[in-house]
Parts: sequence; C-alpha cells; structure tokens
Amino acid sequence: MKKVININDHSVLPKYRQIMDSLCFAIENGTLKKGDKIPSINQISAEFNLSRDTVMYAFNELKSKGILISQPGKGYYLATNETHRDEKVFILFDEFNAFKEDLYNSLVTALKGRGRVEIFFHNYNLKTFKSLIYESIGRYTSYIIMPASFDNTFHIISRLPTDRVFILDRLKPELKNFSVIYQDFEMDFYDALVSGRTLLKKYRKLVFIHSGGKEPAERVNGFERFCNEYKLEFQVFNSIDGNRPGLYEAWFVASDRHLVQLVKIAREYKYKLGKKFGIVSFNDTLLKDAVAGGITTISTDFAEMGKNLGDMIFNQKKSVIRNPSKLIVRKSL
Amino acid sequence: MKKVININDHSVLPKYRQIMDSLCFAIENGTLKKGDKIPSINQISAEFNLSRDTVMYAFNELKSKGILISQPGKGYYLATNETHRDEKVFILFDEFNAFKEDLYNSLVTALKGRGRVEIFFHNYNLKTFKSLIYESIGRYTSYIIMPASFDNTFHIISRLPTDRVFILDRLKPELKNFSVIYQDFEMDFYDALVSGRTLLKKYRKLVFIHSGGKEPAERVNGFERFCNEYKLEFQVFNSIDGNRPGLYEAWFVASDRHLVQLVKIAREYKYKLGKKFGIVSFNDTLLKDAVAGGITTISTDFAEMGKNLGDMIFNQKKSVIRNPSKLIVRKSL
DNA sequence: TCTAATTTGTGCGTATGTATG
DNA sequence: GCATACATACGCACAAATTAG
Repeated sequence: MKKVININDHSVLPKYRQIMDSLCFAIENGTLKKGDKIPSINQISAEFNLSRDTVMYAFNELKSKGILISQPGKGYYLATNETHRDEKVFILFDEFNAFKEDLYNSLVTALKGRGRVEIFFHNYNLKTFKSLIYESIGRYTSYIIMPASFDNTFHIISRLPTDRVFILDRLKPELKNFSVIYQDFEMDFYDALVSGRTLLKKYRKLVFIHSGGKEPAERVNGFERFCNEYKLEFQVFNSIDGNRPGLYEAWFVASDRHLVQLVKIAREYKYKLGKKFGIVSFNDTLLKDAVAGGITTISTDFAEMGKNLGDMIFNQKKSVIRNPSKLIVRKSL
Repeated sequence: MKKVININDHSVLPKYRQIMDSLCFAIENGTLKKGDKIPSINQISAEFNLSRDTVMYAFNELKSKGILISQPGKGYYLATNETHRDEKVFILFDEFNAFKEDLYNSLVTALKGRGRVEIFFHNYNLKTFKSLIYESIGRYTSYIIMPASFDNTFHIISRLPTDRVFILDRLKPELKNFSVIYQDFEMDFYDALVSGRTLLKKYRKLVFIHSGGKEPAERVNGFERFCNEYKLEFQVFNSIDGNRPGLYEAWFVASDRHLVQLVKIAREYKYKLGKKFGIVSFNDTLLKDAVAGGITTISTDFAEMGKNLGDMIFNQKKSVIRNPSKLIVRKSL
C-alpha cells in the first residue's frame, strides 16, 4: 500500500487540512480511485499520532463535499474521482405550490452546471420535517429550509452545519444564528396597501379572505392596521361562500382556488374588474398576468429570491435579508 | 425461487436493515406468505458475502417484531402477512411544473396518514436521474418514476424492486416489466382534436407551437394526422416570435409562457377568443379556468392519475394503464 | 442406530464509524 | 484532544436440533 497521507508537524496548515489535501492529491494523481477503501480513522490517528477527532474532522469535511462516503462498521470509501465537488443543495419547503416553481427554477439556474438541487416537502407535518432533516445530515453542501409555522425548530436545524443553513420565510428569533431570507408578512401587506392606496380609493370596502391554518396570520394585522389608519371599511372572512361580493369592493385572496372562484363570480355578476370590483391575489405567477385580463398581486420576487440564495450559497457569507413584497399592478384593481 | 433479498453495498442503509426491508417487501407484494420458509442464514450470508451475524441480527429484529419465527435446526418461517410499515414513496419527476401540483397533492391525499411522499426532479439530466435512483435503492416502499425523454433506462430502473416501480408518462417497450401509467401523446392530441372538430370548423388554420426539446415530439404526429385527415391548413412553429397570429386561426401551445404571450397578443389585437381566434393549452390547472375567460385545454386528469397511483401502491397489482386526455372546452375555442 | 450435513443459537473477540460530554 | 458508550459489521468456535441417507 502506497503511503497516501503526509503530515508535516511544523506546517502552517492545520492538520485536518493536511489530511484533506493528502487525500485529494492521491485522487488527482490516481493513487486512489472511486470505490477504494481508505485507511481507517484508527490507523491514521495511530500512525501519525493524531487525535481521532482530528482525522474524523477531515473525513467529515470530505464527506460533506461528497468526496467520501462512510459505512459504519466498515470504513470510508471514495465516492468520486472529482476533488472539486459540485454543490448539492437540500431544499425543504412547506408544500408543493405553483409559485414555488419560480423560486426553484431560478435557484437551479443560479447553480447551473455547478450542482444540483433536491427538493422535499414537509406538508406541515413536524415528524416529516424532523426526519427529513435528520436523514439529510452530511449528505448536502447547503440546506435551504422553510420552517413555516413550526416553533422551536432550533434543536432540529442546529444538527446541520450552521453556516450551510439558509432559512426561508419568517424571521424567528430562535433561528437568528442562521442565514435567513425572510418575508415580513404584516409589513408586506401593509406596505403594498399603502403603495396602492390611490387605486383603492374607488372602493367602499376591502375584504380579506384569510382561510387560516397554513396562511400567515400576520397578514391580518397588516390588513387591519392599514384599514384603520386610512379609515376604510373592511372585513375578514375565512371563505367566500356565504359572503356575496358587492360592487365597489376590493377582495384580497391568498389561495388560487379562491381567486378562481372570485373571478367566476365577478364574471357571472358582470362586475368590471378594476373599475367597480377589485381583486388582489398573493404570490405572483406567470399565469396571473393572463387571468381575467391581469390580476394585481402582492408578491415577493421569487426569481430574485432564488438568485439571492444562489449567491449566498456560493459566497459563503452569513446574512439576514428581508425579501420585500411589491404590489404588482394589473387590471384587476 | 424468486430472489427476495437485495443488498446494495454502497447504500446508506445498514445491511441488516436492507435484509429486513427486502423481506418486508416480499411480504407486501405477496412473494412470501405466512408460513413460508425463508432462506437460511447460511445461504444468505454466503450468497451476499455477509457475515452470519449480520444476517442473524436482521432476523432477530424481525423476530422481535413478530414477523418471523424460528425453529432451531429447521429454519426461519414467516409468522404473519403484516409488516406494519408505512408506505414511503419516492417520486422522480422530470421538472418542477405547476400542473404536477395536482398529481402530487392527490397522491399525498390517497396515502393520507399511511405514509409519506418524497419528490425529486431530474431536470432532464441523465446523471442526476441515475444517481437519484441509485441513492434511493432500499429506502422506499414504492418508486414512481417519470423517465421522460430518456432512452435505455431499464438497466438503471431494474435495480429497484420490479413490483414496487411505477412508470409515469410514455409507454416504452423496454419498461413493460413495470407497472405503467402512460399517456399516448399522439393519440391524445389526435383524439382531442377529433372531439373538438365542430368547434374547430370556424378556424381557417391550426397552428401548433412545439418548442421541441422537453416536449413530447409525438404530439406533432397527432396534430399533422388530424389536419391531413380533416383537410385543414396547419403549421408547426417552435416559437411565437416572428409568427404573427392572424384572425380565424386556432393556436395550440404547450408551455404556459407561450400561453401568456398569446393571450396578451390576442388582447392587444382585440381578437375575440373563441370567436375569431382560438387558443388551446396543454395540461389543465386551476388557474386556466380563469385565464382570459377560460382557456380550453387538452389534459389528463392529474388528480385521477394520483388516485390511481395510490390504489396501485396499496393493492400491489401490476398493471399498465393508459391515462387518456380529454378536451376540456372553455371559452377560448 | 449411526453418520454427515445443515440448521439455529450462543459466546467471545476485533474493527470500524458515530455521538456525547 | 481525550474518554466513553453505542451502532454496525465481520469472523470463529461450539452446542443443540433437525433431516436425509
């Protein structure tokens, strides 16, 4: 067996780096190949008088880069002949939504050629959330996580390497150690309403359909605050059924099902959208530009969010970014 | 004797777990039944180069779960037909598409409470496709795979337990060993056109935007066949740009981007949709009902597809089902 | 009845990776 | 960096039950 590990006790390089470099060098010059078993932690630590932890730290780094794989009870094996491994991104979303398509696609584009993305959904099931994260440990180079409505997820997420975790969605104090791209649902709704206040003047009443559950409850606060400050009549319902939309009302809907329902009602009643009846939807997608002549939306720019994520992943700097929403004005308001 | 044990040397799963899973699979799909004698420890350890203890560890685990019983000097026997395992479904789609939402959601609903679904996308990258499948081996109870445009995937997919694999999309002769829910893109388009032929009479020309690449090429055949048989003028473009839509034309578009583009052009030109200008889109989604007063679509029922999948997964029977498309008539034609 | 082969079952030792304090 | 406990994997020796010849 040719000697693959070389440690210089007086080098400026930390020992774990020397181990990593030795192995990478062995791969590059062909001494070691994909599938080869490499010396065990015990062997190396004994031969070079290193702590087991030091060797394991090096091996873990290589594992998270996808260069090594480990088999408990057997040993470490080379997973590839490439030493500059691609990014491998773990995404854990709340649920499969049409508007996540843009986010996902722009992230895939941002990583173009340099890695791949695997996407999961916890569907608001904490058990699923937990086990998906636990099973992902050590298998990815970056972790993008949307904890949604879960509280106290720190003890779960903290199992992952802190600087490789990116939290999406809300800003939670318990998760401030990680990089975060968040939306402030209350401010987003409020700001969007303020920016559209001249358009809203023609309506006598604002109605917000908030079905509760999965939808961010903070929006209700933003909605009520705006209506109170600007002295507008308003109502919050959890469903359209039983609430007949009237003329000179502007309705705000979060779910696409409600949007379709509302568009159909407006068509049936022959309400002129944007004139005598307003519709605003959350989360912009391609098709909303074409729905009923164009639906005004309140939405973050998911494509930019994906681009930001891509940058953060490559540039390795921790940051907390608010991804603001905008009112995207179309004919329906 | 059918092969019931499957061991992947480089799986993340420990070998004793793989043995356990293999046997549970065999019970679930009926290969093994209550009272059956299973291969001896010695046989398995010899065949798969495993330690006797590893095999016995797996058997002991199953014994403590009440799934196996042993008789010293004779062998191990199945004690029950129940494995008490949750379904864990692996889905490998081609790409993240809005219209897959329905499919995914209806499958999740069909499995309600009895398991979970993990979804991946290969984005038409064969390397990704391959490694996602390899890494999934032994970790799921069912595998739903959409090979899309890939050829010669049999050698990859056949690593999975044949009767736990469900192929979606096209019917490929090489994959006839597996359960398949397929679409016949040529017939689907042709049949939909035939069923809408009276609606099509008012148009002088049919135009199909087929951007190639990811979209099924078979559609072009169906389109041309219909137009020839019914003696209609037709054209196939790969993009809208540079091709000015004219009055009394019906345009067929696959991508939502093209759909939005076309709706906007029609609005700009003041073409009356469904009267003097027709638009038909593929793959029905919730919002298309509301786009421009309702877009006529050619689409399979994704919700039913998901329900069918759920049934197949629970009922454990191999089947080849064609999931036909229908013309869903709305105002745009 | 004896024997040989095969099976389960038990005990002990060794080596490896993993997790925690 | 060290110590400890634990999980996984492999190997060997031997006892006891079963079966086939």
